[in-house]
Amino acid sequence: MSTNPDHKPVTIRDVARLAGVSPITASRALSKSHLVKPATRKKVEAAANELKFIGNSAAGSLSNRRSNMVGIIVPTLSNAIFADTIQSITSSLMPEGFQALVGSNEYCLQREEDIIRTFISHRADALILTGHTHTQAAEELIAQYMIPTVEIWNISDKSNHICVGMSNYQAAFEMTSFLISRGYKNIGYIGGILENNDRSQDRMRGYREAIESCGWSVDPSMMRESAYEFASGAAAMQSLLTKSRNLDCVFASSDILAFGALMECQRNDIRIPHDIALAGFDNTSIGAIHKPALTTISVPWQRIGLKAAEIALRLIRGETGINKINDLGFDLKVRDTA
Amino acid sequence: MSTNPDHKPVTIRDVARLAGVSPITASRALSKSHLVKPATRKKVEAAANELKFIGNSAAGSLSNRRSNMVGIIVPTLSNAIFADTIQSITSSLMPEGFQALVGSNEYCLQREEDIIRTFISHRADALILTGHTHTQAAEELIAQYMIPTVEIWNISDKSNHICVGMSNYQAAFEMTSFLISRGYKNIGYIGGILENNDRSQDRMRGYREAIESCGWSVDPSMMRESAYEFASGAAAMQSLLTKSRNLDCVFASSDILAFGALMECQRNDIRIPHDIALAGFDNTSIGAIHKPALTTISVPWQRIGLKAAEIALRLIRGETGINKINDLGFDLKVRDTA
DNA sequence: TTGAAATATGATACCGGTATCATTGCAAAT
DNA sequence: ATTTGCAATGATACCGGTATCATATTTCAA
Repeated sequence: MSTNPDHKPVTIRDVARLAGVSPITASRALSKSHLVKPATRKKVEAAANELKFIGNSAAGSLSNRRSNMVGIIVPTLSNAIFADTIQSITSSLMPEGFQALVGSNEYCLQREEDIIRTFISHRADALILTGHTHTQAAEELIAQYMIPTVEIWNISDKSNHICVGMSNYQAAFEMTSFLISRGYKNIGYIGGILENNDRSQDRMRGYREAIESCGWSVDPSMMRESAYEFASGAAAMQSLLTKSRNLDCVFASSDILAFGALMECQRNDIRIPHDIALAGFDNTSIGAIHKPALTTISVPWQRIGLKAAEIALRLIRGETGINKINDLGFDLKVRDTA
Repeated sequence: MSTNPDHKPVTIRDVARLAGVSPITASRALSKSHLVKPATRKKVEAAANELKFIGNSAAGSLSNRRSNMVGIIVPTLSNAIFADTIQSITSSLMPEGFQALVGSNEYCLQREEDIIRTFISHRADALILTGHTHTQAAEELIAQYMIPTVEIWNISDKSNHICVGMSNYQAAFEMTSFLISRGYKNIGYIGGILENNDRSQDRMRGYREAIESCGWSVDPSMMRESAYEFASGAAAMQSLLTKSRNLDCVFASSDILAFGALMECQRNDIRIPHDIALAGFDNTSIGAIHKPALTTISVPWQRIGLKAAEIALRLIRGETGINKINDLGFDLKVRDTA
């Protein structure tokens, strides 16, 4: 802990000197080892080991114009699904020698732009962003600095970038259709905040269009917009219960909201699914283990992360012929609550 | 998306040329603006703006030997409390111009060491690690490269580093004592994996010593070690239920495990707290909203993140006189389940 | 008006790697 | 023996900022 002001960190030149070779040879021995004689490589490795040399990647990236970093932006980390995706992205990146830069924009596009600016200042080799909605300035920066960019979570042919995910619209449509097919007539909807959130918007659109495709009309009083928290889901449910007498089913656009709604029902001695059926979205582990188990949409978060990381690396390597839209699908998990 | 091979990113020299000043003046105008005339600063800012200049922080950190990055390692992101802490650390860091490097070691010390090595290669200005347990090599690297390091989550006077957290031992002790004071006689324990995990170890120690301080003896058959998942908590509960006839209370060392245990009880029509009382640890939002609400230990995760970030920044700035142990305390939340 | 101090700007070098091109050494080919 | 060609290594320069020290300009006191 004592700050030694004239401490000099070990450099490649120190390693080279100890190994009795030139700095470039040392550099090559440690990175592009096929260019040096095995004996030389061993000498250099021994020297590096001896000195506990750890290369300065700032110097490296300045020289070879590759930072070996990938920037990832999610709306929030306080949400298992985003955290899981980051986990799967980072663990795909690490064995390839890439470091993840993680940022969360708290559902704010301006903050996303700021984070992108930071990532560019670190010369991230690629970006992985959530969704299609970004500020104009952010898009311009990405274009100007030519950062390969992958969008995760939702798919759309309107996006400028390669995207990896599933159709939130289609999933919500199918879930709603399924609920209708089960005979529910008055299906409420608790959705996430719509502003700047294409996922929420698409899920709501799926709900609406499924209703309409039956020839029914969508009743706005059956719909609630809610922050992404248990408590907000509970509040939305309470509101639905008081305003809609004949409610027989609720589709919540995420398991968190569904769970909040479920708690609210328990509090009011409303039996699920007997009195009111319930469906969620995301397939979180709570929903799966809870009794009654939550009917929901299972989304391959982990595979999305893997695929996004894979594509980011391929873009960095300059590969071409990568599909613009990568639909990884979803699963309708019919369980107890509907 | 079209790769323009001879694209040159904007450099400070471009900005300087456009502003009609030297590169160093431009550099100063953008970072240490008090050293240039306001008029010059405006000219440079206009030029930088015009060109959408974003400085290359690799070059910057190579020169001034500061990366403006802080490395953070948590066991996993698939856990709300760690994700929340990272969130609070990163949002404290960002306004100060620092970028967080996030890594998760999946409860593996060797992987932690690898991540530390990566962080050092990026010349992180400080590290924030979880807990006190690290490999010998990791400690040596931290010492050799003199990286200011903060440990979060647990406090101990045995650690080499500054730590910010609360006493997991004391919290578990108090919870167990509380359960005893409520008249429970056969208190089971479901703890996390102990290996290389000082938090789990300390919590278990708290449980044991509270039992012993009543003159009772600890019954190993009442204790389970469990992975950090709902399902494992449920399995541990099932095992306790079959092996211990007279079980009247269970203390789970995390809310996730408690929740799994609770689900298992519901499955077996065991009423909580009537038949068996239950307590958790962590105060997650599920436990708070669930009915019955979970009795648990509330830990100030967010304040821990804030404080850790604050201390990391002070260490980077070379401040001294920072407390080695920063105990942020905990709260025993008595709710429905015990 | 002069000169000293303070302020503002500039020239140069350097951070620590590696790209690039040059050189050396050596085996195989002529 | 000489040339050719490739493998291995090295010298130099450069990536894009900024530290450092030097120089120019302004300010203000005497």
